Amino acid sequence: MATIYQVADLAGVSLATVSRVINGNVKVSEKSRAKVQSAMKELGYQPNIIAQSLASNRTNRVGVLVSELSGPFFSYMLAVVESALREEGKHAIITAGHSDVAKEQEGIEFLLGCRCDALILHIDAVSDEYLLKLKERNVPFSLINHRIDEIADCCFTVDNEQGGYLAAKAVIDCGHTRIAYISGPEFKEDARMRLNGHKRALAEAGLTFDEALHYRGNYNEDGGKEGFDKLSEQRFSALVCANDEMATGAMYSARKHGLDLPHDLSIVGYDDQVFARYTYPTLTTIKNPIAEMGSMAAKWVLKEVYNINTTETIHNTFDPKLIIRNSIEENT
Amino acid sequence: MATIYQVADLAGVSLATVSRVINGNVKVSEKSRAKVQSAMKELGYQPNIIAQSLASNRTNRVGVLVSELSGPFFSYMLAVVESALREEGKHAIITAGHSDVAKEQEGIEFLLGCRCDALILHIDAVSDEYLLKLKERNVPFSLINHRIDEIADCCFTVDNEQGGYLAAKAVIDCGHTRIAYISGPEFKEDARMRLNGHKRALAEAGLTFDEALHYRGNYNEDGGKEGFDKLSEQRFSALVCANDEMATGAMYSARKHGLDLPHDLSIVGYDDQVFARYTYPTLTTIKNPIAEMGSMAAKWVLKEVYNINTTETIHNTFDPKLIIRNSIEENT
DNA sequence: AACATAAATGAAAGCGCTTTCATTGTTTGT
DNA sequence: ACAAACAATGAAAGCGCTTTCATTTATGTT
Repeated sequence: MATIYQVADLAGVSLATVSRVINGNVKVSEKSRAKVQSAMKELGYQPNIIAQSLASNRTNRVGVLVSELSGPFFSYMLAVVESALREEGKHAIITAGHSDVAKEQEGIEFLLGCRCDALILHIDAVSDEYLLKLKERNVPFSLINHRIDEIADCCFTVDNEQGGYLAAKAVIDCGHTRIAYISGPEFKEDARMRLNGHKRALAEAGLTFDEALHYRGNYNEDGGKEGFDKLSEQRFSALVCANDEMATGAMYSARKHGLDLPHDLSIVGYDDQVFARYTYPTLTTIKNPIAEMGSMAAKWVLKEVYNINTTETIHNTFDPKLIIRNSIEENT
Repeated sequence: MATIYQVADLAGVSLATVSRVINGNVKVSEKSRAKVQSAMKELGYQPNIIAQSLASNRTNRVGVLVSELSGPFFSYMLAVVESALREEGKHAIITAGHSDVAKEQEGIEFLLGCRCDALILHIDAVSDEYLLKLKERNVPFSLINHRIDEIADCCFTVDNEQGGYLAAKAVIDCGHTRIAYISGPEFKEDARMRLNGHKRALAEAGLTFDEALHYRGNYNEDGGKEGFDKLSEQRFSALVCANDEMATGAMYSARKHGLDLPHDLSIVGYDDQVFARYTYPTLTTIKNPIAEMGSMAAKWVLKEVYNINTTETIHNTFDPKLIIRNSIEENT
């Protein structure tokens, strides 16, 4: 593997000049540039990015932490982030936080240990104080799905309250009045917000939120199953679930109870996971603009850390969108 | 950030000794070790891995290329690979190949440019010659889902032929004799193998493979829809699809044609994607041991490149497994 | 043509480590 | 008690680059 010395030799210039050509940020005469470039080509020279990193104190690595590497939600975001970074020659180092305080912190320290220039974090468990301290340590990072007021400019969130509102509104608009709700775990911010939005939609329609029609789920399929089983003692014509997994679980139980879907029961999910298009009936749900958020988080890093400007302006809040499929029907 | 010099100073030893303590591969007296360790702790010292990489010519990076970052299949594999690597302090750098020759090669060159010590590749398009040349360039890599005889020891594959066989066998065992097949794109090795296995199962059961009952799909949902539409002119009681997406597409069309699933038509998929548990009826399918393959590919790298031995023995071929759900029924 | 100024270049230090090789200190055998 | 053998250590070179600062070369002005 050729080094910069050999290039300098062959081109008949000093290393400094070669380095300038490589980095292109300082003026070099046309003549020198041409000599260097042809020498580089002749030797098949490729800069050693490790040496570059050491000398420049810049690794061009961006650490990405998500809750889980698997699962459609995060993998899609990863895909977007990675390609945005790669486009600018940055490398994504990824790891998972598993929604656990210790593991998330460990993951962050791991990425820091990798000497990442910046981080892109999708955290569930770590405290705001920890993150604020991280900022104070001068670690640049952007935050997906969580907002901290003190550092709002690097937080990219979706309006979960609005999403919850839209989901409830979808069945309200179909004339449903007895609406059950299966919520997500309360320690998750998004779960709380979705529930708030749900309540707002009910209130707006003059409906009261009935705790008897509320089941606290766990975001998993079995939570949906159990939720429906519990709720089935009550009477309701529509069921809103705080995510798609629970919605499919509820569908499963509903069918077991002999209900004809969607005729006997309208169901709404949340997240628009891939499988929402494959359930029967296909699932009406709320879509998060994951791609946009991931891409924006990456752009923030590119801009703030690497001074790479895009034409696009950075914005921090994203709107969820209702995706209407066949799992809801007019109330008869 | 403390450097090795400061540690050496504080501990009253030379850098060489500190370095030896860090790496632990050379004898250091207990006394020195203790002094160094307490100095490291006092300073909160963390080795600069970039400098380590430069000096040792070892980056502890492993490049991972998969077809797509998104999608359940690959993301699950990524998760397994990443955690196996991280456990040994290696960093996964990931990128996508998008099933395209140029992009796959570009991805590989990108990872090489990152000075990865080794690669883990899940390729679709790149030629065997290219990969063999890569081996000759002394780039250590392991290959998932593709076998090249010359370098079989680093190839980790699942027996797709056997999987195709199992899928067909599942409906044959239910007494079906008129069995349609929607295959994957022929340029994909796994698609060809699955079809071969399908034919073997038919032959074994004394059934002839009827081209009129064969549709060449594209591994996408719409391929399944179109496939069923085309095939519906024929008479058959079971339909085997070369992947789950096409199976759900076919289900959709079948229902449109007024069929009652699974009573009127048994359907089998392939891959056991997450959504297979969510379709209605839930999908009988073939599960690939993705996790095992990913983990084994990572272990191979760990062993061959980093001399980290596991108790586990390396094996290269993995068996698919039939997952029986509700989409197939006895032929009546 | 002579000077002032600006542009281009090179020498050399430094980034934070690993590793070789020579040296010192410590055992062991006789 | 002394040489031989070995274990532990340190000095210093080197990994391949970036970047500062001093120097050289080119350009413009009178």
